[in-house]
Amino acid sequence: MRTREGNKEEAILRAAIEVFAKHGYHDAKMSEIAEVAGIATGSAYLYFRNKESILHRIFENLWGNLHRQLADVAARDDLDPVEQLEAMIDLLLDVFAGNPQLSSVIVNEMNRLESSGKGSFLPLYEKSFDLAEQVVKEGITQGLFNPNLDIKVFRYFFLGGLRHLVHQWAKDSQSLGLNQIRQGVKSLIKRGIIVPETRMGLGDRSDKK
Amino acid sequence: MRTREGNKEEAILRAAIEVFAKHGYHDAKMSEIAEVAGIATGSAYLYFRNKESILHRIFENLWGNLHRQLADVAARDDLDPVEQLEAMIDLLLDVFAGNPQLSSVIVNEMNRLESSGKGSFLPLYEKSFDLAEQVVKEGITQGLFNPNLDIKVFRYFFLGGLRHLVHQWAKDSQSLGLNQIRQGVKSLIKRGIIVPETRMGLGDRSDKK
Amino acid sequence: MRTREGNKEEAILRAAIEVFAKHGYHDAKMSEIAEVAGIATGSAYLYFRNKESILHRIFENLWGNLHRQLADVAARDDLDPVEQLEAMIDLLLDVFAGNPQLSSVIVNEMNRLESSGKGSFLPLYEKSFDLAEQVVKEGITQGLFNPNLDIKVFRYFFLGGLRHLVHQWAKDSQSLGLNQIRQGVKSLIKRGIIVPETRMGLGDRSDKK
Amino acid sequence: MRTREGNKEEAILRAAIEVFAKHGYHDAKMSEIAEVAGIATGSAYLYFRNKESILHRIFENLWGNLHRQLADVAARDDLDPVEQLEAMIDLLLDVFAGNPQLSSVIVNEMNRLESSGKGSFLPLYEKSFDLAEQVVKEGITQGLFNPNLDIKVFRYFFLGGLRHLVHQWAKDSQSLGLNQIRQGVKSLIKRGIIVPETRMGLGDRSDKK
DNA sequence: AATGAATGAGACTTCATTCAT
DNA sequence: AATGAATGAAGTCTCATTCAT
Repeated sequence: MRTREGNKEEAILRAAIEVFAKHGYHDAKMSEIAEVAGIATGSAYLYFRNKESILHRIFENLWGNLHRQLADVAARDDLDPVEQLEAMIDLLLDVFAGNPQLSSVIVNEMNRLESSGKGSFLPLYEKSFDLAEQVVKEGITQGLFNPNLDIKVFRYFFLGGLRHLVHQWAKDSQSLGLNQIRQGVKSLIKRGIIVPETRMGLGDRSDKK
Repeated sequence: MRTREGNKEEAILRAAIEVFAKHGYHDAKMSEIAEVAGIATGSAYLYFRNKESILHRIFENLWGNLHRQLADVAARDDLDPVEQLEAMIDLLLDVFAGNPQLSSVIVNEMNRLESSGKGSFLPLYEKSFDLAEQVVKEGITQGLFNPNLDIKVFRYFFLGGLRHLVHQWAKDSQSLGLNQIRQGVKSLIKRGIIVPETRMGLGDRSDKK
Repeated sequence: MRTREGNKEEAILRAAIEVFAKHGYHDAKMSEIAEVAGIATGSAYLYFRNKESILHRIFENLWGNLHRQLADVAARDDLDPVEQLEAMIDLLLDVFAGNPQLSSVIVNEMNRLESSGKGSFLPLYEKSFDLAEQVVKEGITQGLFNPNLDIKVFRYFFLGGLRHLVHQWAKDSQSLGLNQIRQGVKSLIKRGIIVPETRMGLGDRSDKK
Repeated sequence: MRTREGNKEEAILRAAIEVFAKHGYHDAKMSEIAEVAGIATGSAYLYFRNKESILHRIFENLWGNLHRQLADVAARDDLDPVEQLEAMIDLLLDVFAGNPQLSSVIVNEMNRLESSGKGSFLPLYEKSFDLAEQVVKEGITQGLFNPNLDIKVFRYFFLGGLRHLVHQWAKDSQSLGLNQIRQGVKSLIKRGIIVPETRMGLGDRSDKK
């Protein structure tokens, strides 16, 4: 028999990420994915039921890893909530840092997959952000985070902001570096953008509106 | 006044927003758009060159309006940068508030269009955020905003965060209200999430990294 | 608009019968059916959901007609059961006589459709033969038909026999004429094949087995 | 003795009959046949040139056996034509009785194979029915069978009728027993369905038409 | 001989766009 | 301008057959 030389499944996933990133999921052709993977078109179907399941697998792999690592961070006793949140930011950025094309695919197709409700990765995705939410809640309890923080708004704002930054970086990693993002985001989250002296007053005014 | 034609074009755009929001651009059928618009399939092509140009027109209309209004805010002498930024946030949220389906379309298709580089609205889009950037820069100059702020990171983080919040709101406006978003975002931007007392120390530590 | 010139649906059905007869349902290509019908391949799908539904429509049309006519015969008071049965045989043969290709399709695909259980024509098909069964039963009651007749066996034997004859005729109408079939079947049904004098004895012997 | 090879070939044929019966020839997959046969997909091609040749072999085996046995019956001096015909009917039914799935395959695919003209079994198939025809002719000569019998019509009617009965039995052997078929067919052939007293008159009338 | 992964031709079907009326 | 039937290009997926091991 012809044995599997190399890991075809892995090769298909790599190729799919490349092609999805280049054309977007809908305009990506199975024949091109197969070509990039170095196999015949039909062979892709030995490893994946159909085109959609390739996309799903990409997300499953990503969120499977990410959730595991985020859970590790959330479980660490040696870090306070602030440090845990920073570690989570680093984690997310590190994952994307290694693969700009993957970042593009994730960012571009996430919304549609989320809305479709399909994809076995969705529970892990939700749980990942639940973990972050827990950290924030714990931070509030410990008096480290702003007690008036709207956790829901923060969650979505934070996720969307990070995602868009990664997207920009994936498009042009020259003009926007990952470490720049890393520092900037941490600073934004912690301080906001207003200088300390001014902030209290402004905050009050804003709250009164 | 070309009332009839104007109305049809408007009807097609409205219908397209509805159908794009429901199925996504790729899975939206011209025949369904025409049906919703109350015209024959072929008639849509009297008003738009093709399917893609309908999408482009939607974006052009949105960013045309938005840019004009943002420019107005940027031009106001009676507001300081902090107030201008708040006004811009309100503006963005107000636009989306009136049309959740439009919000869905914008959020879901923006990335792809941006990456494709096509679309005459892109310059307006860029300029819109340049305006916001100017306000922030001015705020820094006036000593109102954090001088260490990474404007680029802030720009993308802020846009992405807002977008994702709107997206969530468009999906389920019950569990996440627009005013909640409005307050939450302003608070986040201004304060970050760390309580004042704690922040300085943490901020220092973080900055030293 | 481009109006329907001629009856495209009818043309497709005619073409499908021709192509199904030539290659069999499975090896018939939609592109060839469309070509024979004088339309573009995609146009066939304006009239039929898919390939299978074309086949179903052919059967529906046939059995719809046939059932209606058989019901008319069954309702006639001026004919005794023997004459009704003969009229039914004539009916079946007349339908096929006009269209050998239709006969081929019916004969070749009937079994598979029947087994699949799909096809809205199946109830009519069953009812058609119920009608014939009623005639036979009435014949027995009136003492015209052999009271020992196994109606179920007769029903399937008769149908299968007629079908196969039609099939042979469809393949080669030269060497086996429809009128020949007509007479032969009627004679077979009425007399069997054994000469009268001999029959009683043989029949007895057979019955005793 | 090539036991291993012989067994595999046999296993493939058995498996093919099972799978052909379940899905029909066209929808039967070589991989499923191989799986049922307990071999690898590719191994099937060591024993059969392709899928079609498996079907052909099934028919060759059947008609080879059948023809040999029918020839034996035809050669028996101790039976008169009536008895020979009955024996032939028993023979056909006995073959099918042992294997409903084989019956299904034969009944469903026979027409197509016959029409295609391919298959080395076709001569044997023809000869088998020539044998039956000879018996009938001999019966006529001896004055046992109806001299006006249209042999050709009888041949196809008889074959088709028997085939359809077997098909029904293969689908549902509960509601239609083989012995019921056996008796019913013999009775039909010999007597027809009209009662003796009535028949002469009706027959005359019919013949005059 | 046996394997079963790999191949790739080919068909169905969809739908943006065209065009005769 | 309006229609909507007609077009036909193109992509996904299947599966009989091959072939390297």
